[in-house]
Amino acid sequence: MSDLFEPLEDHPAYRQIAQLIEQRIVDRTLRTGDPLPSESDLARQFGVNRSTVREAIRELEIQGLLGRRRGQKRLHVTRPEPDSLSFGMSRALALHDVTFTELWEAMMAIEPAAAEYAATRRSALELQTLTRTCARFRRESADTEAAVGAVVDFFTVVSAASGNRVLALAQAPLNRLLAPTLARLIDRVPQARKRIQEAQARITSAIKLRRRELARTWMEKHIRDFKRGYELGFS
Amino acid sequence: MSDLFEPLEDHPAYRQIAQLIEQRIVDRTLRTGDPLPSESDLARQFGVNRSTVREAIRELEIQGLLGRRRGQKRLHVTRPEPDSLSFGMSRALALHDVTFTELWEAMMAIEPAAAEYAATRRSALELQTLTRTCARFRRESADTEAAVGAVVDFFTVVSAASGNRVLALAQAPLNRLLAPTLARLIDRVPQARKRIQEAQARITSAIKLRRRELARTWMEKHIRDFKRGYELGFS
DNA sequence: GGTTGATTATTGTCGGACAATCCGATTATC
DNA sequence: GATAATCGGATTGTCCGACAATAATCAACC
Repeated sequence: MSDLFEPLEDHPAYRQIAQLIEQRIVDRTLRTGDPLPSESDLARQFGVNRSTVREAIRELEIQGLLGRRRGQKRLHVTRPEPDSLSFGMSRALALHDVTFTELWEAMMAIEPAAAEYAATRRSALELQTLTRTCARFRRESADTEAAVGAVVDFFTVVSAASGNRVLALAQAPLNRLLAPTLARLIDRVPQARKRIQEAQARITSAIKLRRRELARTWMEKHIRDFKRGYELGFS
Repeated sequence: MSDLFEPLEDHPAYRQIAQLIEQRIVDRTLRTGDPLPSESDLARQFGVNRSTVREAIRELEIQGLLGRRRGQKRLHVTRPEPDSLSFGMSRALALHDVTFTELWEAMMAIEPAAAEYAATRRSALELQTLTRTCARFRRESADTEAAVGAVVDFFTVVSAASGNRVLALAQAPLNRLLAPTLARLIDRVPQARKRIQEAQARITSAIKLRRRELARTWMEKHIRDFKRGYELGFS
């Protein structure tokens, strides 16, 4: 049977303060770019000590809601960028020991969709970046580390070009998880480089020509190749 | 022209300390469940003040790497759960003003995949939970808020049953974003309740019978319905 | 006008303090 | 002997006050 009472939660002051500030950010009273009042000022307003305020803003800073520009002292309201979030996400997944299969299935769900939307919505600039990234892999594929970086960047550029920030955010952590496995895969499977190169070329071409289905199909093949390579290289 | 030098980054002590502790967690020197030394002890070890340690700990606590069990004082090493992460993710997306289209496209990529894997891997217990959630929607669909909750839970259970933590993590933030729109949708579109109910029944049945393709297909229809409802209700 | 210098504000860090409360051991009770 | 009450130490949450380093501001100067 379930308990009759829940243990009561305690809300330390620093957490309450963090929530109050967060609320002002979410409801746009504090808008992106606005400077936050100084710590002393906040301490005065909330009627608490500066140390307490400090712990609160540390939370929001970590969550990416507050940040400071390079070499600047005061904090400003910022919008959390996918980069900072994906860091935590991929670390969490790594700590949970996700399997390659799980990663692969997620890629199989997300990357082809991203490619499809990229084909319909990519800008000229994004196409250019994509072409460059593609060329970079061709050029640097001899160096394993650089090659892995180029592959990861390729996926990132495609998801950015998809014009869908939800997909982009979901895609971002996959890269970090893929990198270590991909590095070993490229080294162990001789034909990997050539196959990646061809797939990237096909996908880029499809996105250039705005051929949605083609972009999706080739991305699917590309991802499927990873699984084949994994089975070949790690068994 | 680009600058000759980059501004050098400063690393406050509290950030360095956070990274050092994080490192010990990631490399498993500190393992999940281990208690963290007391704040005073850490301050002694690092040779800094307790306030500084405190700010560092606050970071890791927010990131879900440290946590305390109910009513307990000391911190323990924990693995960040999708719940805590999805909170920040959905908030970030909300602050970026993602459109319904973006959300819908992401759902369309992720949910059918989750349904498919759920059909192959669901446990008996998960099936039971799914059936219950399905029944709950039928029972409480009159109350809009409860209905939305049930729909969200349905998606959550499916993604949990998929046995894929990467997909589950990617799926989690979608729920929070969906909720407000879904609430208005259910109220405005009369046939919405009935259609959701049927779709949930079909999906549940397919997952029960382990019919992968059927589960995917019905989930696709289910999600597509949301878009139709949205176009019907908000134009 | 742009550079330089002085002044002020703000942050990062420190030390110490105290109440509340959790933890563990000891003692009292049945 | 097992359970309950008690008590002291440890730990956290919060406060206060302080100071060096540096960013922001403003005044003087060429």
